[in-house]
Amino acid sequence: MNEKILSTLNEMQKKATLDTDGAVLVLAGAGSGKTRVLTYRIANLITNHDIKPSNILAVTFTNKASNEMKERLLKLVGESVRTLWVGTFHSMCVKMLREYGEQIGLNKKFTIYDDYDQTQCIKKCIESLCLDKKRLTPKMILPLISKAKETLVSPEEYYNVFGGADGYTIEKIYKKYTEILNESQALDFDDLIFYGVKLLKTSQKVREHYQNKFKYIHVDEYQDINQSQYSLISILTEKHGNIFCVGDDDQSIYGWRGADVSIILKFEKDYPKCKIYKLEQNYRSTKKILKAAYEVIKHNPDRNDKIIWTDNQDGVNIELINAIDGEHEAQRVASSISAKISGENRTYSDFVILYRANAMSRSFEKVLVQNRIPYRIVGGLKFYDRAEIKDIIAYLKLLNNPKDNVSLLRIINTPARGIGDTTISRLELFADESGISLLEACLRVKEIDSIKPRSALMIEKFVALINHLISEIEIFPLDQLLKNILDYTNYRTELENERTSESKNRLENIDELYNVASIYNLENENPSLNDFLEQVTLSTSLDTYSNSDNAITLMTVHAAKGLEFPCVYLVGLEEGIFPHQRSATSPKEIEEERRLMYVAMTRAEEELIISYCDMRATNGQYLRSEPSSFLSYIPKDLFGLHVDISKKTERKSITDFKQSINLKEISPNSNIPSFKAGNKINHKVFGKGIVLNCQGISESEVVTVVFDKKDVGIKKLLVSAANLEII
DNA sequence: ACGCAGATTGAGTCG
DNA sequence: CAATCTGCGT
Repeated sequence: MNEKILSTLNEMQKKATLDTDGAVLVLAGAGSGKTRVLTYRIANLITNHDIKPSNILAVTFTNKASNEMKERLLKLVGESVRTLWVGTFHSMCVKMLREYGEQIGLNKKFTIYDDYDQTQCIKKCIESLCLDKKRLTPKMILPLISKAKETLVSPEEYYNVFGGADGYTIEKIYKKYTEILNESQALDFDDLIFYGVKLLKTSQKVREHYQNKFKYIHVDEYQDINQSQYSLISILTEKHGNIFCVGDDDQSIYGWRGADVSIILKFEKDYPKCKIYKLEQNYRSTKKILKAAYEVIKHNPDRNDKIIWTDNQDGVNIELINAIDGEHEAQRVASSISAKISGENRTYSDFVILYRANAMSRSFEKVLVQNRIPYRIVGGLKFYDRAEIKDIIAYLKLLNNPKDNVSLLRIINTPARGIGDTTISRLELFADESGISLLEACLRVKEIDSIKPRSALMIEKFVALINHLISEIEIFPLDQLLKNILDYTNYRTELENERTSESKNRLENIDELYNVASIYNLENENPSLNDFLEQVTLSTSLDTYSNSDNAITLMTVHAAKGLEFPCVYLVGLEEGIFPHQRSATSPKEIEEERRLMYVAMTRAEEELIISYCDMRATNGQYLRSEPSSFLSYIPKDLFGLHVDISKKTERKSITDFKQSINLKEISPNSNIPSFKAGNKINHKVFGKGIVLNCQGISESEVVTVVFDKKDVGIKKLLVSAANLEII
């Protein structure tokens, strides 16, 4: 940390970096170099102020961000940073709980339950409480329990705090759910923070230990913090009061996960002597991109206006692509990318395709494969969510924690070994009555009279298998253990016998998991099964993402936060998609969508291309779609157009806007005689509609039409018979 | 116990 | 459209 580094910073960045004591808040606009400030500040503490790395804590929201910070710090201050705590809230809490969790009655080797495990548990709760499973689904209950945990509300307090028509029922489920997790020695993601706070609140010894240890605390993305995370940080800061937070309220996009923007906004109240620095110079984007993004965000009514500016060039215009449907959109995006690669001397890794929801990746993936354009998808159908991977992981989880009932249920009959539903429910009943885990119940299967000898034998064989594998944990390295699981259970053989492309793919995934395990074994000094599982559940595919491969990146806007790309394709800009339908209920959520839009646009360094369709297939039906209302906030001259689009443009004038752009409609097949895709038509029975596709000529000409009336939907019509009129 | 087929229902974003 | 569920037949 020397003059040379400091000289690369602007005045504000320098001030923030060198401010070492007390509470500091850095309000940093998109692309203003906040991560640099954060890392330099830590480096400065260590090299110039003699602070031990072990006295520093840095919390981020993603593993990716923390890895990046670790790497940067390693370069700046060297090996000593290994003792510095850099991590996500979740990983940090796991660390504390593994160390001192016994103080609040947790087992050291607790299992972490992911979404799937949670869903299984809730189903169980609903069943055992004999509730209406049509009305109460895991999908609706889990967010409620999440919310309770995020706000540190215990099961006993649920009804008192939240009330609600179903409040009492939810409380019962929440209680039962907690019971099941306790029995399985498992914590869900929210529990990690919940119990982390509980630990610090309950044990004075532990609290003081960490308060003394963490003399300097840093929080990245402070705007995304929720109540429980806030409590955690507040407790840790109490003693020294040295807290350094970085954030941007315009980029708060995790409200749905309990993030509370008001926390960043009340920082001054929490720490009256705090200092606030604003970073307003953007180093990332062109003037045009920044201007467009600003015009969108500035219409958020609850926002501290701040000026963001840049010395960068004006740059090129923002491009707009209008497509007929999702497939066409993907084609046009792909050809646009190809054109830029050959014409503008770009490489694949310069591009990212951003979408609102993971499901949208499919159409792009398909077209990119067809055009042999290399790509990588970040997130989406996660590796660890695939059935075969989950199966193998479930075996590992059960071996690690024999009380893990969810994992046991998953694999007790996978592959099929003759243990059916009836046998399983008898086992569960016995386990419940005796207050033991399912595996213990299996062990004592002879005592369960209702289970027939034939089934009992199968269970005994299963128990023997699991026990044998457990005995191997200490003997074999992880990768060998994995191999043994696949061998002893015939899991691999069963797949090999299937000989379908599906099973081939699954085998490949299993090999991939095997590689992950081998690499883990090599890279860790004391590898353990417990630690491996922890890494697997806490990591996402986002973490392994690197833009070193020469490939296009596809991801959600959420996943793109903190990243930047020369060319950004922002796709699916339609009402109901972006902003998302489910956010339409409240203005608050719409504003979060707006911030999301802002985040998306500010990922772009040089070029921003926005696309939308006239029609989109959802839930198996093809429906008309309107351009996103967000588009109307972007000044038309940034598109290089000469039509005035005021921000208050209504639905109708957006259509005018579209026409004014005069986009060249590319029809998928050009040998169309009387109709072409995109034609608006009228049918005397079905009414108005749009032509999707045309095949054949004259007598055999067939058009596929989507009609405006929902109950009519899509029809294939013989032109010569249908008597269609172009309108 | 298991496999199949028809029916049903449901895709928002993350750790 | 797809994954998952239900119910039936073997």
